[in-house]
Amino acid sequence: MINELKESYGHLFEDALLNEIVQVGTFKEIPEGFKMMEIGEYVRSMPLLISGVIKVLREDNEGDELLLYYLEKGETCSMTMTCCLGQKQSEIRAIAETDTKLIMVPVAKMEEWTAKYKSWRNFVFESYHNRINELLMTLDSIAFYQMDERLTQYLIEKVRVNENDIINSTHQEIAYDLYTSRVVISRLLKKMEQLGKIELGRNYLKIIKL
Amino acid sequence: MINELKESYGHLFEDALLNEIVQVGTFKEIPEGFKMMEIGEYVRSMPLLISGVIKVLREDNEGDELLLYYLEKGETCSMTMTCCLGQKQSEIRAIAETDTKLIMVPVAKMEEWTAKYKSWRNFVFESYHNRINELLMTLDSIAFYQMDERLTQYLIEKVRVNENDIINSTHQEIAYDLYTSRVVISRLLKKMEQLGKIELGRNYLKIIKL
DNA sequence: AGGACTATGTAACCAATGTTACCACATTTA
DNA sequence: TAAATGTGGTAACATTGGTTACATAGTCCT
Repeated sequence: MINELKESYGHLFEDALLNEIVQVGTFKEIPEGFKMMEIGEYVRSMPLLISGVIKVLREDNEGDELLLYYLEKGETCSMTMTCCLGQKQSEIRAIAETDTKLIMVPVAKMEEWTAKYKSWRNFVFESYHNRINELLMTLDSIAFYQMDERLTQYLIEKVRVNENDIINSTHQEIAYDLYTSRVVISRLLKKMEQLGKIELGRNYLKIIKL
Repeated sequence: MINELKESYGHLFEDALLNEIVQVGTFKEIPEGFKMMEIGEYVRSMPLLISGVIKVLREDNEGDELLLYYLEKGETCSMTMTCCLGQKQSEIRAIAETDTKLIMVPVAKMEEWTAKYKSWRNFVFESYHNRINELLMTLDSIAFYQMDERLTQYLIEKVRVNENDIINSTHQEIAYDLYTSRVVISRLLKKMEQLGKIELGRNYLKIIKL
């Protein structure tokens, strides 16, 4: 665990903090598709991502979802932090997008480290900043862009986080993430295929040039 | 200044911190409509709101705006915090919705207080939590609701922060905040008037029952 | 009063996208 | 193998909301 921790967080945290994390943290491996947090749940520990990608979703009244952003290596769930400290319920759902390795740190330590380690404070503030910026970008894309551009942005981001030009999703799954219907996505994807931007197949699509 | 500070923050901060704030902070009064922060600017101090309301806006590529949320008494701009600490540019615009009183605190102190005062840490985390939740609610309303519901929510919120059932805005101004056109707003307001929910006049509208 | 400007009302039209329906084909299951 | 299920293609249609255009009326200025 110590090696994996150092690889992802060694440049962020001083040795004393790294050691504390190793002592109190729990290493976990999470399979793709595993639901790591549910809306309304209380959370008692905070994840530090070592590898893999977690997708964070928001839900409407009918239970339909909207993708907010992805969490990656070296990041943490800012929402968790305040949920833990303030004893509040989660506002979002988190699902492992890929197989994921992470270290769970008990809440109690967070408050202590914030007082004790400058590097931890920087990490926490940086996390909040990044998360807020991701939320703003998601908001931009919904408020300011039309579905074709949102879809393109989505595909680019998906390729980036999965490090793979082939996306193994059905049109229905993409539609869920973008909070629209399968028919709309099929329509737009077909248009993109005709423009030579992607290649379509059953249960996959390949990015050619976006 | 000490009295006004205590009234808004006395229940949040211990006396030692309140005294420090008085020593290093600058009291400011801002008139309605004053632009307090612009996108792309760097910020060197952080506002603690004593009274009044600040509206926070996001902008698209063409310069059109979208209202994100209002900041009120006892709150602060979370974005400012990380912008200050990380030397980053502002992602948002902030404009005084009403006449506003606030205390500006130099950046350097923030880092110090985060280590030193538990109440300051709580305040900072609480602020982030609130701001993220406001962003999520804004995102919900754009992603999940249609314009008529967004307008109703907007009017309710506007009445709440201004503590006044009469809203002195033109249809055009409302349209800007909701990132739509004047015609659309006029159309919807007229419908609401016909349903007896509001009363319309030139440069104002009165909420009857939403 | 007359003219300029601003705010609002409204119709007609258009574009984006959501909805419904149905078909073809692939995959899985009985 | 037959049936059921999952996936994608496509047409037709409905709805929301954005756009253009123009009329009416209040306000301000001279």
